[in-house]
Amino acid sequence: MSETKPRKNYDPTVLEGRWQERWAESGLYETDEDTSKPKHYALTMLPYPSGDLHVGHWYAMTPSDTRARFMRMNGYRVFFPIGFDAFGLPAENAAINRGIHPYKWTMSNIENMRGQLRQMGAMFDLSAEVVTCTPEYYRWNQWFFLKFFEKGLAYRKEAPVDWCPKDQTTLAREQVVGPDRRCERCGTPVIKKNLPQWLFKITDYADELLDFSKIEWPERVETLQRNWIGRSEGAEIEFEVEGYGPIGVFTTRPDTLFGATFFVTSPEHPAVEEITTPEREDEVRAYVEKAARMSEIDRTDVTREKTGVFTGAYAINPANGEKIPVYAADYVLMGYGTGAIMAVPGQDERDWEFAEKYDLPIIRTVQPPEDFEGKAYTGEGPAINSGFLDGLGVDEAKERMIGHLEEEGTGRRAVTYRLHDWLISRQRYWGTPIPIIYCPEHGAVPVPEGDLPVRLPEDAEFMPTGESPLKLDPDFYNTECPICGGPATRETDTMDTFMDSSWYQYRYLSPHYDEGPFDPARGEKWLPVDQYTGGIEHAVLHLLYTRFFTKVMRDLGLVDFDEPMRRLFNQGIILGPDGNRMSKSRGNVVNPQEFVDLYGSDALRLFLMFVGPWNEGGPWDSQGIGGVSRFLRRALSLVTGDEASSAQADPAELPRRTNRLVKKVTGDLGTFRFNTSIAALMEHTNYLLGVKGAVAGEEWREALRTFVTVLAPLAPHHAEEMWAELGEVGSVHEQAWPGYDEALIVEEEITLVVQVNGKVRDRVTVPAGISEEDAREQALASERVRPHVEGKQVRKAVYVPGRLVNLVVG
RNA sequence: GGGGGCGUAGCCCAACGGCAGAGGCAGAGGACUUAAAAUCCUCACAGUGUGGGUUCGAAUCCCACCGCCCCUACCA
Repeated sequence: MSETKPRKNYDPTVLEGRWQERWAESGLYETDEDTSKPKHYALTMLPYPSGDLHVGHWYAMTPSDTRARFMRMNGYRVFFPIGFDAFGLPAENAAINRGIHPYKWTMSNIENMRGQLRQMGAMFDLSAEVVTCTPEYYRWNQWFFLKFFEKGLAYRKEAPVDWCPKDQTTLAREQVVGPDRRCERCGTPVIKKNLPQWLFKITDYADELLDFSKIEWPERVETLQRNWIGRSEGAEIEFEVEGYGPIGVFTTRPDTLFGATFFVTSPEHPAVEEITTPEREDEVRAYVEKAARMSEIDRTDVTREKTGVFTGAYAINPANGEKIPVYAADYVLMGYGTGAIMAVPGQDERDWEFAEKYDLPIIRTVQPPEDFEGKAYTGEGPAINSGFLDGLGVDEAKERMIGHLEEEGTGRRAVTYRLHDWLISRQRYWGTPIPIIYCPEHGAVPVPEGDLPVRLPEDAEFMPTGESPLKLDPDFYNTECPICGGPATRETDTMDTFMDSSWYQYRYLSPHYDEGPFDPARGEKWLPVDQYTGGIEHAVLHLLYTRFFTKVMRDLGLVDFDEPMRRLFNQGIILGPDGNRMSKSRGNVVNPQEFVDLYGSDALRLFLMFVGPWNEGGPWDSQGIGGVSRFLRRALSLVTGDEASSAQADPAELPRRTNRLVKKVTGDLGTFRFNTSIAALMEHTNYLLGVKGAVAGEEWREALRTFVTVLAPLAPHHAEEMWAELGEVGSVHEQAWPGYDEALIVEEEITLVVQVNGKVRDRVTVPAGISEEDAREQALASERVRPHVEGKQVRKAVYVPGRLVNLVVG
């Protein structure tokens, strides 16, 4: 008859390929639209089509798939789509380096990855696929842009970009290399240049984005977003600068105004040039130029000694009328607050440091405690040297000062955010064209909705020539003004790719819908996303932008909820065998294909889930995958032969162990603890092999059915194979998740641990329902316990039901 | 500088405040084999980074320190 022991010709890739084919034929993973079931929208972050699925993709996607399968078996209709985040710089670089067109490069990568995704055997609904670089998709990026524009949420402003003066092009952050900031391509030192760019007013939603009450996201992500938004309350105060006019500063410490002994502007501050006195001009100009050349990293290196330059100008402290010198210094950033500060060395460490270096006066305005030994004092204390504030605590002094400033008209209460508006312009080819037309008459005119999409010309010359690629394409560039019909030109910037990923979860619902970004009827059925999974690295950009987008969509009447994803889980990172992050330069990159070919995709996915808790990541172990592969073969051997194994186990335990398994796996999959559910399945398999042949007929079959059912979300191909081997009809993936009977899990007899003063002295077997009194009696009766208690008084006996008795003696 | 995470067997990891071990890898012995691989069976191995504290009882809670990792950083 059939072979016992694992089949000699076990070939997981054949087995898996067969089921993948059948699943595709039967449409097993077409989305269940049965609205009598509760919905579950499961989403894993969409990959960039770099060419191949790497281990990181497997690590992100397969546990997410397991969880989606688990929900499906639990009676939910599940929508689990996948797509490609297909615009972006790598395609353009590949084009430049290898002369392949970005479209071709991207599409052939996608084709390749589609095959690999099929091989993964996940339950993705491939009919819902979205590719963001298709006009069908990016048309709606443009549509959103127009809506944002209408609402006043899109605006144009000069903003600095990294610019290579030789190539005459803007550079992305990663294209600026080395400590002296050179162009990656030609080695020319990069400069900052102001260009008009498009921005989205995400800051309008800053306060709402600080509200996380409607989502269950990891605390960590909330904290990161909160810090990123960086709301600070304080005041904006005007300082009159002699011969110039008022310059505003933002401060969180208006109470310390009397201690402002100098004034500092950022080197980029527009006032610097005007206020600088002729005799200081050379020095100031040199300083400003040097600051402009310095990288962000150097600028913000805290350990660096502070530098600055006196402009020759003076400002008037509005609190006391004192004349204070105005410096330009690069520790003040143009991008925060007003780009200028009042320096209060007595209460600010940075200002203290600067004051010491440039020998500027220091006045304490908060009385430090007597034992205070530091320099600047930032703590609580009564105000001193502060006129009408003297004696007040910090909070009250702040209030009083704000009131005073408002009365005088020299300042007001203000809130500042670290969060900036979202700069969406990119001076690149491979992205969504921004749908704006510049008319000499009418200025920036939005492309009429009916004219969308503004197509990205496919034959554009994208090689670096020193001009924005789209500018060189006359068919694209030259157009007519939608208002007057006169000659006009198109915007040649394209959009940030974060735009694509801000709303892709909506497009999945109806990827070919052409009357809106998504079909509202589909949205009604599926939105919002119930469970999102992805890496923590997207905590602040992508995950903030998509929240912003959803809020704007709500205000546009497109959706009726406030948050895009109810729950979020952040998986960790799968590391190389050496325990380091995988990277080409380290040479520790693992190619999943190699292991899929050898062990199959079930083994690979099981291994990745078995490594450790999903949120922690862990090192790759090429031998570890052999272990899970063995497990799969052993599991398979349960149904493919009838010889008993030589291991021995107690058949009477079968119902208890089966129920216990179901409970364990149910709980673990519900909470993303894949590693422990796999361990439980392994343990159970070992047990089943130990009783194989000793349990008869229907009881055995039933036990196997249950086992295979709970194995299914984790190892879908092997479970399906086993299901078929058992002679069951249909797919195991359509089975209902089994329940369990708590009563059957309870053991009849338990091992009661007997401790004396917390040390284990004996273990006795007792009936499970033993009373506290009996348990104590049993404990005292123990031969091994007696010597430790004899002659002493038992002061206390702690009883933990079903576990132990601890006798406290002394 | 700030925030977070993690330190348990040779390795990856389990353990509602209650017997430190569920599972796997590697290791040893045995079975099968002409032999090897594969497979099967069996076995051994740590007292939980260090030092305090709370508790009848601490890997688990609290404090400090050490080590590793991640994020963030002159935000006024």
